[in-house]
Amino acid sequence: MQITKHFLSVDLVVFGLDKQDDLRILLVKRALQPYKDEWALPGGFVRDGENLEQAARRELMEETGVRDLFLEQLYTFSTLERDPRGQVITVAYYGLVNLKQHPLQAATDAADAQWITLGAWSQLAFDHQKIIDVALQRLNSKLRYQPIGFELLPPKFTLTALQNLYESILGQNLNRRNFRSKILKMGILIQVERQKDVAHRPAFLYRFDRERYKKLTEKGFEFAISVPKDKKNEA
Amino acid sequence: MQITKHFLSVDLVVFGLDKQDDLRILLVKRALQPYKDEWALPGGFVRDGENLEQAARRELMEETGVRDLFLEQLYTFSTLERDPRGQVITVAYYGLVNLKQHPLQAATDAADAQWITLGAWSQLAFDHQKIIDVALQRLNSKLRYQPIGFELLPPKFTLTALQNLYESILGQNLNRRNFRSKILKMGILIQVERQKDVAHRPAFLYRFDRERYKKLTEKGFEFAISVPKDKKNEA
DNA sequence: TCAAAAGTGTTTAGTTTACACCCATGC
DNA sequence: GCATGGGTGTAAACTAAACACTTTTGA
Repeated sequence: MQITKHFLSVDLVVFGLDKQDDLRILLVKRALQPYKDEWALPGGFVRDGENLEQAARRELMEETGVRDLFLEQLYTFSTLERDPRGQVITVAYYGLVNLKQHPLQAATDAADAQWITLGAWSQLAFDHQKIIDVALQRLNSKLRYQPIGFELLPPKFTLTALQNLYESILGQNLNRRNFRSKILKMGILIQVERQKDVAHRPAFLYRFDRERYKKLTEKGFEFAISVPKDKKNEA
Repeated sequence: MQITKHFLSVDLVVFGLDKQDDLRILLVKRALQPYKDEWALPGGFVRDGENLEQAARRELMEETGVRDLFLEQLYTFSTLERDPRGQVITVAYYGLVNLKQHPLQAATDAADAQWITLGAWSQLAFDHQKIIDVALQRLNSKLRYQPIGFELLPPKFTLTALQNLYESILGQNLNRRNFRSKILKMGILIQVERQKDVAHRPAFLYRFDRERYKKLTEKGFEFAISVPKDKKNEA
């Protein structure tokens, strides 16, 4: 039997939070056919001699300038018709960055790279909308059971910023006092200093204590943010 | 730039429970080089014109005779050295079956297919041990948050069988009364009839009510089996 | 009548939820 | 002094955990 080879690409769904704590996704405008001039996820073909994660990081760097970020494999999409050029199997990754600390610089491959607010696009190339849907679902459920939200924040952050992040992504309001006491009781945050120059009582800044978290998980600790059951449809 | 194509395979980690409620994995003895005569996961190269899940089901059928099973994508492995023949990227799937209802019939590709108890092998071909490790982790966490355990049982089962399954896979004993009341309170099991011809008080048989579960999840219900925190190391 | 597994109720501890007021700062 | 967001305690409701004895059947 003849063993056939396949076109293999990677695509990246990179999330960031803007100043209004709205979720944005890093998109690029395609410079080439097919789907020329349409918005698409950063990504491209896997080269010989690199593994998938290397390919993903390389493509992201080339097309947007974003590097050194939290990145995890999402899912591998193989629908036959997903690319008009023929069967292209794509391994999707999702990434999380602190938007301010990852400046964009669109390069050769893509004409333009931008952080675009969720839903603020009309149509995307290929099946990229589908990929984003899967990534959003994954982000949603991961956020509740693993401390990955911190990846979207600067190293030092206020509890309010953290709560806003959760509310924005989970799509529902959380009670302030409950959220604060729950997350503080976990013992994975370190209070570092106070805010300065804000026109209200300055908040404490915290940083996520990765080491402590690792130790706690070894002892059976499980990170979890519970969301009230009834109000799944609130803002 | 030259776009290169890649070798793409699928591999399957199919779980079943034996009569002692021990977890087994479906392995095949390789008929061809490399790793000839060693145990390996069922799997093989993806063909033109089929998607990944089709390839997975086809290979499983060809090599073991097992078909019509619960199957989900696990992870895509791309380590450069994972195949001595050169870079082969493999998309792993994991499956769950009721062992008795899925008879084996090894065919052309694999010399032999067998259900082998966890850890009862010494060495596996390629990086298949690694793939199994990832599948086990996934099974563990999925079992707690999604009602996939039923896939390992016959359509009608006793609560004790269900509990044994959980204890076996989670690696820890659960309190019988708490387990029963919790799972019954969910309202996703239908009592159907009683056991017969057993040398003890006959138990009720139940079946999993998929429709009801679907409806409940739409209303915000979340399946969860909690495990006592302290005793993570019990049998 | 014995062995073997099925079945069941209640109390306690812990967690989650809901709720309202005062505090510190810049302008 | 006012607007803005920061910070806190407690009671009620719910859920999880721990626990031992009786029932039903076949052999």
